[in-house]
Amino acid sequence: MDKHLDEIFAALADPSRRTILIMLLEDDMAVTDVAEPFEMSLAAISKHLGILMRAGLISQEKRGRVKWCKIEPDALRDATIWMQSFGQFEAVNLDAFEKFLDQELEEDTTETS
Amino acid sequence: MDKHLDEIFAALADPSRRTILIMLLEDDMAVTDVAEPFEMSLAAISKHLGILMRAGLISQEKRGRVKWCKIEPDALRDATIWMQSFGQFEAVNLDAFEKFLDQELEEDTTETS
DNA sequence: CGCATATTCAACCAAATGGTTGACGGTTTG
DNA sequence: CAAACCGTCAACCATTTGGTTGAATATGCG
Repeated sequence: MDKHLDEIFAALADPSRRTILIMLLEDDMAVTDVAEPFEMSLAAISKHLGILMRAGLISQEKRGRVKWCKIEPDALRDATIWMQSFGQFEAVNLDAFEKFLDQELEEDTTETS
Repeated sequence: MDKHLDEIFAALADPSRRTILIMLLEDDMAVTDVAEPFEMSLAAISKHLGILMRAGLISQEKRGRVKWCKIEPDALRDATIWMQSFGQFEAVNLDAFEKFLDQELEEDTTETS
């Protein structure tokens, strides 16, 4: 569950991948069309899409010889919640966040990344 | 401004660093104390703190021989906004987001990471 | 002053990342 | 069938990342 956060944040850390997500917000796209505006090889884009896939940020469906890429906005929920918690902590939402916090600390402090 | 997002998301992609942020939510801490629960060298933690610093997620202030680490929750705002935009897009908030979107596309598509 | 404490620096290492190219396997079309 | 197209795979490469250790630099304390 936290491995998942690793993958999501890592996926978002690359500007090309964020751009791809923004492009996909407008409409589903084929891999080749995603690659078109970028100055990099199709294979590179294919890799980026794989990373976005594994992070759950997009899904891919092959129809004929074309593979369609579709954004999965729900995948951002975990990460958004994690991040918002910081802002909310300064406000009032302590109770729910305390639980979240304890749980996180328990899970993570022992992992050495 | 988008380089900044790179750094923030990259900083958040490491579980040790997320744990450090969570720890700092409770209180400001000295570097040594941050390092204590982790099974890794002080130098490693020092590096992690440097990364969190450069991402703007924490600040550090040296008092005496102790360097105090303080969380900077505001730094998450940009990233939170970026992420929330995806969720909100599915809802109604199109107008403001369209602008954000166009601007992002213009800036990013030409950068090759 | 001399020693302990707090933190960083430098050099090093293994593994991961982001890119390339060329070959390959499906699918569609002429 | 053959040619073109879509996308991935494999091998390779340079750079970055996350860690180590040992020395160096402040600072505080008896």
